[in-house]
Amino acid sequence: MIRVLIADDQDMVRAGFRMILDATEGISVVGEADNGRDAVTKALHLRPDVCLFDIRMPELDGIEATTLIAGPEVDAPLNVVIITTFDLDEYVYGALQAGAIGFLLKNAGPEFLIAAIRAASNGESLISPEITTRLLEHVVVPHAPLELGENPLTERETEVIAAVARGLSNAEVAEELYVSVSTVKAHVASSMSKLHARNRVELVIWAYENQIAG
Amino acid sequence: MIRVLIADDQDMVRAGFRMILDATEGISVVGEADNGRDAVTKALHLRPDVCLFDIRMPELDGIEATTLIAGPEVDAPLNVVIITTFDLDEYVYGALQAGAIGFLLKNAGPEFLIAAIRAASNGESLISPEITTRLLEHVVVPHAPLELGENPLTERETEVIAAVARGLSNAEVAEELYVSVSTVKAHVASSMSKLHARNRVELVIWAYENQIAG
DNA sequence: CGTGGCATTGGTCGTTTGGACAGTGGCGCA
DNA sequence: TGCGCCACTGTCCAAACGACCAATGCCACG
Repeated sequence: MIRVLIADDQDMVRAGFRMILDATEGISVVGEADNGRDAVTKALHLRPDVCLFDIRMPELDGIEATTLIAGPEVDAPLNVVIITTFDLDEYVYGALQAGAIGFLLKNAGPEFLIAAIRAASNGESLISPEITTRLLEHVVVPHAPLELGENPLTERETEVIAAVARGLSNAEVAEELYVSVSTVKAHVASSMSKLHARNRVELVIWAYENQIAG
Repeated sequence: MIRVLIADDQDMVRAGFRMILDATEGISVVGEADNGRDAVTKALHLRPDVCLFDIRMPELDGIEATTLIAGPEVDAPLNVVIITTFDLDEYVYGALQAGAIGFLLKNAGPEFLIAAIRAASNGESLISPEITTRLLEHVVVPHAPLELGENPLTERETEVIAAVARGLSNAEVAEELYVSVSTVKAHVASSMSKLHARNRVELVIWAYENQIAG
């Protein structure tokens, strides 16, 4: 049985969610909150399998509340699904950075709500398709970069340097691009040579000043 | 009515998908292919609203086929949903780069299949939760922990980080500020701790984004 | 006067980096 | 067909980095 905590400042909305979830096999609502502070308190006390938080709430908004119970500083993070009416990029990015595992728009049907909660209880992420589309644009490598002041690097080198400029270690870059650490080192070394950079920080500076990063 | 093309080298699997989809209101299967080359031909000819491709296929695999009808070079890309048994990172990343809009594992229930096809027909992305979780780690984690705004560093630390952000090594910073290398390392370490930076590159990023450098 | 924050210095130790060299395979171009 | 560029992989090794621990002196604040 998946135990869910609902937090939303509107009584009707909470009632609707509870209705849907309690009617679903394998899911039960174990608590409700109508503001962020109460949501955090109840979450820490009840330790539900999944927290369903609205973004717009008094006291603390859903994202701040999420940070407190699922953020990077937290020891035993809870699974939080954020649900909101508004499809704003800041919300999405903020929620994910705060540690949310799911992100739903309220206009997604109840099947999505249920699927997202089931996924979240397994530590998996279901995100509304409208939003996923935009997120993917950030994932997939932006090809055809801009040529300000002529970029002497090859396409692959540019990709590697962009990753380096995000603060990743060689090992992390290797993992992200599915190549060996040796390859990453080769690209980094070749880039340093071409750009007359003495260390990776100078590469990052170059990346920032040539819009590869920043 | 959403028109779907199915491509999978196993007859039974194709039949199963057709069964599910044809039984669904608003969706009809307009074609089938049992290899990648045929899939591409039929896709270009039929121009379905959504293409449902397996990855493992003879002639051309699903990812190569996707590149040909939805890749970055293509004029009027089609919506492709990739479906596979194997949850491999290379597949996911490759498929998305190839231009796929959705990515499903075959063990996701039929509701997911239908939802993914509906989403794809609107140009939106539904991705299996197992996969989304890992994708998010690649996308969102990077500079989540960096504290933005308000400079929590002491005056001296700020000086050191500014020098670091100019590409100087610890030894060079030490020379420039007339202190020992140990001191520089101490300041750097303390700054990293305060800003939750994992290495000096993340310090440089922070410096750039907070006008200490740039 | 004690406490705490800051700047400074020292050393050890394991990890990461960067340099040098060597080799594979693919692709385009002469 | 051969040459060169690119992507990729590897090894060896030295230098740099970053974590951890320990210590001193200064100064402000209660």
